[in-house]
Amino acid sequence: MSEENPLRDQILDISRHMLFEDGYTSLSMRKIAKQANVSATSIYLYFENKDHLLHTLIEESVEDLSLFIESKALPVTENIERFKKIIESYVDFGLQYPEKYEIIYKVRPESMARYPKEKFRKARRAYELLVKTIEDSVSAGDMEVEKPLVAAYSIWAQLHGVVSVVLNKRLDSRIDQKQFIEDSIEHVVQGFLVRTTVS
Amino acid sequence: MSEENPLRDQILDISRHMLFEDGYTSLSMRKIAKQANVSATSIYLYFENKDHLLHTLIEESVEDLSLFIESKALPVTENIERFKKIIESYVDFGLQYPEKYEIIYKVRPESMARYPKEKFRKARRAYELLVKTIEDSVSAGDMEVEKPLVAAYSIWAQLHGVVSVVLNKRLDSRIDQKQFIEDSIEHVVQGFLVRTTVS
Amino acid sequence: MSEENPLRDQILDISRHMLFEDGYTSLSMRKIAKQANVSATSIYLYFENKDHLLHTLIEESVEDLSLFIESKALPVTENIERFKKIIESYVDFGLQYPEKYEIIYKVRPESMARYPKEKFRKARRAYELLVKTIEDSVSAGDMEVEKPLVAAYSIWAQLHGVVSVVLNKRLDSRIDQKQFIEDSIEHVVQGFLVRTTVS
Amino acid sequence: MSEENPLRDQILDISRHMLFEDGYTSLSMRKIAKQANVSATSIYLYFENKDHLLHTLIEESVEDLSLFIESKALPVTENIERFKKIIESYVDFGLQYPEKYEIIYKVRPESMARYPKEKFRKARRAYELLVKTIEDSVSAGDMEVEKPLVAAYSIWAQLHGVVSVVLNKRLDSRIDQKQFIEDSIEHVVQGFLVRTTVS
DNA sequence: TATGAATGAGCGTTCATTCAT
DNA sequence: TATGAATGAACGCTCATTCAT
Repeated sequence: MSEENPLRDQILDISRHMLFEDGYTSLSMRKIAKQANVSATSIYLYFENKDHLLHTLIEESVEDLSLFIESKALPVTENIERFKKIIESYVDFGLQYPEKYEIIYKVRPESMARYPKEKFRKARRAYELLVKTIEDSVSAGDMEVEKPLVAAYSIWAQLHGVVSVVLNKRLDSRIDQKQFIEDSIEHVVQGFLVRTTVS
Repeated sequence: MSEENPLRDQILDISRHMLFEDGYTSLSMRKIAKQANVSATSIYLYFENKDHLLHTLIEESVEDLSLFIESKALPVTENIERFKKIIESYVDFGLQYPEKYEIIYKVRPESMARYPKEKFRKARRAYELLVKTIEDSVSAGDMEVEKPLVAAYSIWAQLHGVVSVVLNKRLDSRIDQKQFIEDSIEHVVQGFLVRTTVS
Repeated sequence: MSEENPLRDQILDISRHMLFEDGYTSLSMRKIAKQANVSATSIYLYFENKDHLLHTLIEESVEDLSLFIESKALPVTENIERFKKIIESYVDFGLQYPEKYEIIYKVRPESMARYPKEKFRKARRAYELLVKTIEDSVSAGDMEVEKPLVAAYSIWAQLHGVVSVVLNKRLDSRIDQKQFIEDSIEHVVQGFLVRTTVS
Repeated sequence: MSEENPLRDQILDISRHMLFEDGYTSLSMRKIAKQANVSATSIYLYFENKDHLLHTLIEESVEDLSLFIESKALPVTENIERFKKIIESYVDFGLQYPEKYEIIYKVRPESMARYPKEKFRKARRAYELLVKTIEDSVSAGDMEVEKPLVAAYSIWAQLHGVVSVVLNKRLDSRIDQKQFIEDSIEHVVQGFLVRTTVS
């Protein structure tokens, strides 16, 4: 996967940054090449075409997201704590690596229609971890959730909404960002621990 | 506002659809024209330029979303019920009018920089209703929320995440869409009613 | 020639002004129409097409130039004085009616290739007056010029160069415009009166 | 400056010719490309945009005019002779290289507004030589001119008028071109040598 | 491994003009 | 006398990509 080539990596870095800064529309092979101080042709030595470049970017971001969450959550063995850690680290990743985070969701659908479906499977590693953690919690009697699959996806979606709002700077100017994030996480988590807490 | 011109409306419809299907990047005046079976020049008889066309689309969608939510939620007078209705109708709008819903969020960075700021105010009408409803609920002792502003925004964000996942067809194939939506709404709502329920 | 129609005249005025201010390239039927507060189509009621409009403009300017010079020079009966008057009034016309003056020379060659040759004849009326005046002066022994035709044309050309420099604002900033004009006229005239003066 | 590229040179040649034949308005990147039998895109490999192409053309013409006059006039050391030589070579350049000559004056208002001011300085080299020559002549007592600056500019303007008439083929058909030029030069020169001649 | 030269397709936009009313 | 609707052609320019070296 990592072919250990400096120019290749530089192209990916530049592309990722340009994508984040100026959006998909302004991303062009020429501009990437210019910023990398190489000819546009050179990019084709490492990436078959623009689509492949983008797909590599997505793949890489998805992998990093999974690794990040795993590195934070796997060490935690207690069920509820791991559950919280996954949620927390998902948001953290989005805020710490906005360029990578955005790629996962932003590029669509102009080029994603051509993104090989099987790659999506891999993207689910972190999600599967969340599912498993919920299931474990339920098995251990730490949580009451009827459909872990659905719950996990719902959490995923809600977190994505929260992170997106922040990254897109759509937050109401009267709202403190840090508080918004904390409250939102709290809210998402609370929605699941409720009955447990009550009992 | 509605100048009652069939071609103008057709252009808006086609644009909205193309935007939804292929994304902002592949939206072109020429393609719109071709699909409307008119010359590209004709579009300029109804819209000053591409930006104006897009802004018209956004404005229209934003207005429709507000109207939709208001028409569903305003008739409901009980606080908590109205609160639920707003949430429910927001999601409903997204699912019933996906093309309009997506425009509100999708067009952004490229052309939105030029979208007149004052128009954004109008976009907040539904959001302000949510804030007010939460405040009313708190005043009436129906809900315990410290920061209604933050809460409303957080709900907004989470709902957007949920709707997005569905519209982008990113839902796990093992998950039933209807259930996902119901559970998600339930979850978002529940996160707020918790303490009330408990008491 | 003058069909006495106010809109027709307004179109000519606007065109003349736009031509002068922004050059031929920016002259468009649309813009003329917009400034006249009529539809673009309306222009075609008075002018067959853009070329005809331009040709009308040229014709009119040429006519005005002739009339202007004649009105100034014909009353003067003394040969040399009339000679000077023609020269002087040519320059005066250029400075007083720059918009009309420029049209005569500026529009070329993009649309002039299609300007009917016979119209050029009429343009020569003032020039023919100059030729005749020189010939009269020579006959009367007031001037010594071998080829009045050539002389007249040469004067014409030189004066045009002088007027052009001023109208195009190409004058060296260190040079006073009024002095430049006076000296230039003096110079052109002097070149012909020389031998007379000497004798 | 001369990067020795055949296509680049061909583009310049074609542009220069088209500019001369059809005027600035009808000069288009596409037409140039078509005539050079290359794609329009190719032009952009050698010129950043249309303005740059035009500016290159102007620069080149201005430089050539200066070089031409200098090469003819500098070898001549006697003041009056050099004075005549400058005038003569200016006209000669216009007649020998009409395409280059016209560019200097024709391109103007549309694109010249964006022509870098400092480049104009260089354009004055030949004019400054004329000024200096007049000054030298006056110092040496060979000529009586009160304002060399004004005189030089006036000569410049008159010569331009003469050359323009010829190049624009506006010459009266009854007039022999060669004689027109000779007489005009004679006339311009004579206007200045007058008092000298008389004394 | 890298490039320079070249291209066809497409973009948003403006234009002069036509036609039915 | 006047217009609104419509168009085909053209414009400057950018793009992803190819090919020979």
